[in-house]
Amino acid sequence: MGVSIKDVAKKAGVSVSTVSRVLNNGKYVTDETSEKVMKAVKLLGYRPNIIARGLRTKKTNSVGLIVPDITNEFFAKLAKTIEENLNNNNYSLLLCNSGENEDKERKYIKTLLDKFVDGIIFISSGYDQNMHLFPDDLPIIAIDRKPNAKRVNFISSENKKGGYLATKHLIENGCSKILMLKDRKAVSPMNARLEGYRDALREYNMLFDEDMIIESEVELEYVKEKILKIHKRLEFDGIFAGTDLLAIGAIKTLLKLGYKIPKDIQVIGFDNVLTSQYYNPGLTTIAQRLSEIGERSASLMVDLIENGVKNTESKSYFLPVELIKRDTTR
Amino acid sequence: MGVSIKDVAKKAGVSVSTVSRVLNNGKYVTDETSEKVMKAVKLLGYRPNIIARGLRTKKTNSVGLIVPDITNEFFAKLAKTIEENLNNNNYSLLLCNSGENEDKERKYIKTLLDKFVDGIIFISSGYDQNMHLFPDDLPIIAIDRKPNAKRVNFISSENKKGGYLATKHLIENGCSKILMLKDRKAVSPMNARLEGYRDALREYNMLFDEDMIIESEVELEYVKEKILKIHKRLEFDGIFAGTDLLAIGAIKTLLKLGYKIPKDIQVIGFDNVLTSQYYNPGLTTIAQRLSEIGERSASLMVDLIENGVKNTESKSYFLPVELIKRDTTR
DNA sequence: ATGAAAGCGCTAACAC
DNA sequence: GTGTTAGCGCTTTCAT
Repeated sequence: MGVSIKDVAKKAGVSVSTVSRVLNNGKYVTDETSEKVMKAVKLLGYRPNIIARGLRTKKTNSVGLIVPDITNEFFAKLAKTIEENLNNNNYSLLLCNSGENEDKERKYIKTLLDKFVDGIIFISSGYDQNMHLFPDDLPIIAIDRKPNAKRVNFISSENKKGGYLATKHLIENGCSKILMLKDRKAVSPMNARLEGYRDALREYNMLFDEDMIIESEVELEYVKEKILKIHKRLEFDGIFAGTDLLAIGAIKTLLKLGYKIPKDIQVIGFDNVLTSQYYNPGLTTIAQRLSEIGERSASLMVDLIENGVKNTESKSYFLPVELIKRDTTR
Repeated sequence: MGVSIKDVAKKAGVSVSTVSRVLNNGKYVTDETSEKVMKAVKLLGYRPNIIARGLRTKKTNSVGLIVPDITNEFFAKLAKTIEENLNNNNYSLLLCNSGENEDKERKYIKTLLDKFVDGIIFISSGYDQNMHLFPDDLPIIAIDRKPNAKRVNFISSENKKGGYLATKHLIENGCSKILMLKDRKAVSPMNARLEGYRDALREYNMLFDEDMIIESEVELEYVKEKILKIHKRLEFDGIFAGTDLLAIGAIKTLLKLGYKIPKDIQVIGFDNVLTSQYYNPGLTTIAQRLSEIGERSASLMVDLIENGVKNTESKSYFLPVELIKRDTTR
């Protein structure tokens, strides 16, 4: 291979341990020898072998990120900031796309452990089955979807408040029959949003009607079908969609049916994806502070790795959400 | 740490080298001893230490992926299929987000080399400055943006043909003054699309007019401004946008100006991003076979790693594109 | 077919 | 302050 620490030692006329010292902390070394060493390093173009170092130190300077679907704009943005921030702290990111599949998820966790990552940032596919795979002494951070099973650090948005704000917005704009459109997944953020919806109804003394909660796949066709059915059976003048894509699917269908938006029906989404901005009409929505979630996750991870993990005192953070008013509400 | 090969050897009553043999190829070992070893492995829950193995073998079973922006749906889809396919072949993916930044790109390449990845899949930020950093004996695959500087394996779509198909489609639908809207980047796929545009004009004996080539940032606001200016100065009845987002920005503005689409002006995009499907009206566009590009890249990479690299005979693949007709063309 | 032993490149006691 | 040395856990000659 290339040049090793031995070569540097020889060139500098010192021992390997001295070289190692210089490179790692620089403590207990004269400035003089230190200089000699650095000169040799530069001269030979020496770069430490990270693998060998890892074998000794049990540290790889890499962290694993497990996402359900990197194609989902939400997770992509998260991945991006996490990667950036980790990288600034000299950590690499191993990306794992679980595809919302528990078996794959399990396999990935094992692979990451085999690779001796220094920590794992975990966006669960929604179930807790795999939580027990994480060793107690490995830094773990869960994002977005809270696992129940085990105590882990958890970072997310104020989803409940988001649902509340969205619903309140509709109510204050005159809606009295509000549909809540949710996806099929039994996953914590969506449930929190639903709770927020109920909270708002309660606050305004409107009664909660189970029938107004509509479940659908996120696919355009599914939403379309759902709305087609619903609009015959139910009367409504507002929709709170748990996801922008759900909202847009609904709007697309509603427009075709001849409804005016926001005149006849007002719609609000969740997530503020790019499409919600580009869409026609622009979608009113609840935005999460994704880059903050990402930053916070990365810095917490670095902290856990470098300043010790105390799984006994795991933390939860809930970052603020914000209503973005566009053209689908009055 | 955990259980090592020594423990297994002891448990099975054989030497470590025998255990190693059993685990790696199984050659030169009796079925009997092999069985003993496997039993011990299972009993102890032994998992080989990949780091230690890597130190010896110089193989890490990981490949680096450098993308300009994982937030871009195009790259995200690519990353997803690449990751999936690599994973099926027992390789992990190190994700690097270069942010279209050459310095970061360089830093990432160095980091990946330091980490001894077995190969690098590279979506360049458009410049060739960093190509020389790749060692000659490391498997390299460039995707989407072709580097000139050096001979590397290259996988992409038939961008030129895409531009041709798009323009031809407009022409055959009656357009006679076609704007080409492109981004600011001096990057190969966009230029190929432009070439295709010229080819189509030539074929139909329409003259190419430099003024009809409009450059803009991809941001909604920029596009809007551009279109606002253009529409006073120029007459046009068709737009070929080099990117869906560019197309949608244009449409949004045109609609506000009172034009009917596709009646007054027809528009076609490129990439078939999700938004183009959700958008209102649905955007006619040219689709690339992203998953095929991803698959091909991954399998080529595995092939290069496992069956030897011959950088002397690097390959180029250009995958087919397809016109998807929606509502912005007649 | 199996074992002993060297060594991948590094860090960290431990001596001095 | 600096050098010597023993490993980290594995693969791979080289004997036998």
